[in-house]
Amino acid sequence: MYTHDEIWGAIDRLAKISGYSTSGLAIKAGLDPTSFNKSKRVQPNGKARWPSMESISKILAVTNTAMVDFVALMDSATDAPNAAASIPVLGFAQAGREGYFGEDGAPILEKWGEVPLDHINGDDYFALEVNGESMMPLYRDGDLIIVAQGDSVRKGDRAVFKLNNGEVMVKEVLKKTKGQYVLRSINSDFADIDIKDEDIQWCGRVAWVSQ
DNA sequence: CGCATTCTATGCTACCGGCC
DNA sequence: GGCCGGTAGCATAGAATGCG
Repeated sequence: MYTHDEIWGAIDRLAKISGYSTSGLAIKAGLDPTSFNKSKRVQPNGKARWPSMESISKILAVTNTAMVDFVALMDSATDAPNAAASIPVLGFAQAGREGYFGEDGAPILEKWGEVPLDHINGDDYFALEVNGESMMPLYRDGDLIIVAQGDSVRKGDRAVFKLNNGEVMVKEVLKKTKGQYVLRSINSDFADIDIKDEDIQWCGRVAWVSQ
């Protein structure tokens, strides 16, 4: 048996991986844009509210998703979240001052701040390994690019785009207009390009890079 | 910066199906 | 047939975001 949270979580995930907001997916499916609002997932008395099979059927149809895949999305929602994690962080200006490194040059981590990593979980993020020199000088062969799948990609972001023709690319978003992206190539040997939303299978913001 | 668009939240009504 | 419990839809407002 699936729980209320798993069902709604699967709807959220389906919207994300399809490139829609939850309200956008509802509109696309011909439903009211508020149908999947969080405020409509519980009744005023606090009791859980469930989506109808008809609504689910419509969003599956509009996203060309099989029921078995929707069930898989419910399963992924049940995964235990990764343990919270963080790493020490220090500003460049502070790094030049005394007190943040010991006599042996090793960092005194208890004086450093922390940057949380617990927002990076396996459900929404995945890593791609760079192959070849096509993304030099920014990304080198062997670097890992962590992609925030479903995050809104905005002007100035570096993002991964997978096109309907199967091509996968990492670009910097120069401009985003309705229905189209203007992308700058990281490697100057490659020209900037324009791509239309309809040509994009999915895209995700580059959240982290291991170098 | 101002305007337009999109998204989200809230409260209400309409409609449907089950039960008595 | 009337009541009750449930989801969907409508109207409205505010926040967030994009664009010229």
